Amino acid sequence: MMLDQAYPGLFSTDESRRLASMMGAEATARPRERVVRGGIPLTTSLYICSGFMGRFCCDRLGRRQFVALQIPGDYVDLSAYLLKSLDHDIDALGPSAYRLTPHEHLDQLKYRDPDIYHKLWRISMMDSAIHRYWIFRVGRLQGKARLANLFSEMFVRLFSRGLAAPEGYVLPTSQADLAEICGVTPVHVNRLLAELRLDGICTFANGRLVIHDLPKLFRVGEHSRGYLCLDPETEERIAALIGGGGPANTAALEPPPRHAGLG
Amino acid sequence: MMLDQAYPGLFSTDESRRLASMMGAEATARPRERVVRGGIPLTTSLYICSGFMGRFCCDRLGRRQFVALQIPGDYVDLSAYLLKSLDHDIDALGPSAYRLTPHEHLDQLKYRDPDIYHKLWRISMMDSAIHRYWIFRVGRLQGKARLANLFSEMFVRLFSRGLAAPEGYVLPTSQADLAEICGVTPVHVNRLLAELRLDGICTFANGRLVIHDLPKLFRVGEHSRGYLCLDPETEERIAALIGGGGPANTAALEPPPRHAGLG
DNA sequence: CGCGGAGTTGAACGCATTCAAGTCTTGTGG
DNA sequence: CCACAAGACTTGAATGCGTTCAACTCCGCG
Repeated sequence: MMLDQAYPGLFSTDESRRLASMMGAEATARPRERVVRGGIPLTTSLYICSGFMGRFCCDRLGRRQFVALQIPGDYVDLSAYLLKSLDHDIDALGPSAYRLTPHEHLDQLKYRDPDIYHKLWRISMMDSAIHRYWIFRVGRLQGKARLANLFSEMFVRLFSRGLAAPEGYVLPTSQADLAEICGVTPVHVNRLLAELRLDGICTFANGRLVIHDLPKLFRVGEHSRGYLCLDPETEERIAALIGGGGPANTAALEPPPRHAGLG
Repeated sequence: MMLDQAYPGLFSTDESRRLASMMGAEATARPRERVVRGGIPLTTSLYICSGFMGRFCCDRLGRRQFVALQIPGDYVDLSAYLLKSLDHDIDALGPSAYRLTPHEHLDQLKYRDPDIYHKLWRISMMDSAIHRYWIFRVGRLQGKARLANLFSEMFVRLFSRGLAAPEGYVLPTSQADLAEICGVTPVHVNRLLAELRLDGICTFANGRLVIHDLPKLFRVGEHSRGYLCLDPETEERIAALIGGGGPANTAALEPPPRHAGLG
């Protein structure tokens, strides 16, 4: 997958080619392979050609918390270009292929092609928006909604790259991975998945989500896709698919008014 | 507060002045005032001169989940420059002062001063790292650790700007705000604060945290400050203060090995 | 004085965890 | 080809952390 395909309406074919020409040869990772280790100086940034990767932190007992799920077409660790190392690790989920861009090439863009540079900043901000929404998900939603919300997000992100159909999509995670993404225990994920199945919403098995009722999935997950920055065409196609499944934008949801405050 | 002060070692005095010259006049916000509304086209980005602000999303019942806490010296919504609107709202917590930078001025930097442009991208990535850590906090830590972890983070961030002492610092939030930050109920925050107090760790009251045992605070909060990108001098001062209170970097914590995986 | 928000405390409930035992599938070696 | 091991998944039962509902105190302010 090239960048113009991954971000329709953002990169031109020419820009996409230029960026691709800066990347090294395609490398592959096996399932569960550590792709980037945190805390180590980095001189390259990683672009996912195919496959899925997960970014995670660990608590003091070594239990993982995923902080991002990256899909084909994602520029995964642009933050490494800016911060020179990562504060977390990156693992491949299923078999993956990726290409590395040396930071010195990105530095050249800074002077020679400020507009592409700007767009790279932009996609890093799109990732940032996804991070924020993940905080909301694990902070405010409870079990079933968390899973449904995650499945909703992944549907939108994958669909916009032609990697999901209204009937379902491939998500190469185990139930234990889903638990580490949603901040619950594997046992509980198992029960929640059973509930979603019995509710006639979706069935997750063998690294594949089968969707039975897309609007209901979005409703139960309380998902608003505003943060995903869809191009207008994709936005329209998705709105048509999920109908009244969820508001396009969280901003529609107002917090209850409060008075006073701490002086 | 100017940018060279807020990010020691990053911006030169000259760069800081240039950025300040691009900002509009200082405006003020009262406690609980909405400063930026999500979903609306924006043409400026906000820099906090003094005071605290919170960024939050709402669930369908209008309950808030904070996704960031911004302190004096933060360039709050650079993401608005890239994405042209926010997916969330921003409220002042206590009384605040801020200045707005028109996006067209940032656009000029893109061509005329790529290095400053790069540094703005960098600080937006530092925010992104904080977002990731917040996912970890609400996803993996339980009540008491969540609060302690938050207090630890705020200590480091404020201390690095001269706004916190080892004895404590001002944090103009109510217990209800802390609840919306940590993803728990206000009642529970109250009980957790009591526990932290009885443990001899810290006392939070009247928008002020009094720290009784800084190393213990970091230990109980399982806080690793690696993600905060401290300049070497600050890093050293903080390391001296908290001693064995917590690892500098999460990368030291390894996930348990797993085999196989989903093909 | 009385109102309202913030904070405090108690008791009952419930979602999610934990521990445990089991099934199913897959890959490996005899 | 079958036996076995290992991991993923499933299910039950007990526990507990955090929620919910409720009542009450404290304090600043009009």
